[in-house]
Amino acid sequence: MTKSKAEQKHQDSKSEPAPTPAHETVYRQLRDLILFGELAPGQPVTIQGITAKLDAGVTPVREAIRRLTAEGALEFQGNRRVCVPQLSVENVNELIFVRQAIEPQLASRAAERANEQDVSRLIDIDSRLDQAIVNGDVPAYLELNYRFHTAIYDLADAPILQAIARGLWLRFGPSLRVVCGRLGTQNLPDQHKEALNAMRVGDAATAAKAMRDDVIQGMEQVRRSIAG
Amino acid sequence: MTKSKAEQKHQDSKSEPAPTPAHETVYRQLRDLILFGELAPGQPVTIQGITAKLDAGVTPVREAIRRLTAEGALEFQGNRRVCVPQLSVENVNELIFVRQAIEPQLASRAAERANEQDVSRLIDIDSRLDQAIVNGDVPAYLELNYRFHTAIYDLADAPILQAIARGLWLRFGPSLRVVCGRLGTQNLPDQHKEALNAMRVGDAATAAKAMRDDVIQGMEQVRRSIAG
DNA sequence: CACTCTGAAATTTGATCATATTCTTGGGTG
DNA sequence: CACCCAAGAATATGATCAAATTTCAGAGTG
Repeated sequence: MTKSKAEQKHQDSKSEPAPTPAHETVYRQLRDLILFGELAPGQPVTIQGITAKLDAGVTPVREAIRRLTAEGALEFQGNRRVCVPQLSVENVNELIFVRQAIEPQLASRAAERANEQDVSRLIDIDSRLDQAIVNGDVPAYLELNYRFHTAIYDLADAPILQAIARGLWLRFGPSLRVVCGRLGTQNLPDQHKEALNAMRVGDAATAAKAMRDDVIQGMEQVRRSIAG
Repeated sequence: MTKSKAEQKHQDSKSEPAPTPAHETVYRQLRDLILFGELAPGQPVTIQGITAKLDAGVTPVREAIRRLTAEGALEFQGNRRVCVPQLSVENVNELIFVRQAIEPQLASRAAERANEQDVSRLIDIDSRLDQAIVNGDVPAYLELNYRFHTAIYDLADAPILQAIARGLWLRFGPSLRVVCGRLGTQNLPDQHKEALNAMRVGDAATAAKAMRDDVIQGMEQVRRSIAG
């Protein structure tokens, strides 16, 4: 309590409520652009293009691109250019393997730790997700599906597993968007209800199985789309 | 063939054969410092300290630190400082879970793809590894063990699995070094021989099992060291 | 005469550095 | 003990240099 004096003084004298560094905000904006935005697989990403689009300096953009490249969301295009990666069928198989290994574990741990309020929040996200499917609102579907899964990661209390799972999402996010853009939100079944029921009663094994089915179901959609 | 005239002229006039960017070399040096060098868990990493140690500019160092932070090799220490993470027992349990899920798969794929020459190279690394153990040469052991595993990753032809496995190594590398620095190279059994025999005959399942045992054995060492 | 292919200038983009600004921290003072 | 101030460290900007792609003109060919 007492150590916040300095902050308060600064905020009083300068009224700056923005302690978040520029490279962090640029990173989030660029990440969301990759996950939900207009950056499609194969599309080149230039520093100057991003500085213009996000109205940011060169350095923060460079650092955000480095970070996303390290996470697999972008890839080096041979000679110092970067672009959004295009997944091969083999890549999708790898992603399926890792996701079905990791996400059930995250769901299991989340089921053991979630209280009623946590589950209510998940149900709220899921109901809005269903609404987006009914409305055919692809962008809302993509974001809410992402938020549903990452909310479970948050509950699992497993920072390393969470970091890996979020990294995977950055890899298949653009392709998932392409799939939904092509097929719409129809034929997008999920196992969210089963997972939520299991989590409400703390049934970790069933939650894990539901998550596994959900992951495989969703990734199969991506694989089919890429295969032809 | 003909379009390389411009390159040739440039190389003639300036004779610069260094196409590797500075941030890339700094990244590798800093990564090796984390994996094999003097950067221990909990140790703070400052930009200016690295620029002085590696005789590099500020910008390349910044980018290397960003990249390593994204990979989990470094972590933000609250207010814009970074340090080498200190693993908790829970962290180690997560690492064990992911490694035992992923590395057997990499070994299995490597066993299916490796030819005689590939296996010879692995045997060469492993024999030098044994030599380092006999000699009690901890730095050589650490580097050769790393090279043994990453050489298998290379053979697996699975870029995403490989990226994740290498990222995990960056997380437990410093702690592994602490363990070996405390216990020496005695009592460091591994399953490398079993894995190599299986790979020579293309027995993917046995290679996977050997790798799984090897990973669990090594990580248990780390867990015990941290727990007590 | 149209077409293509070559080769080099021009533009675009990335990499690096020097510098200014802002923030954190540790020590000194009322 | 609280407050303030100075030193040090990180962030961010803009300029400068290097590299690569693109464009375009002209010669050679069918």
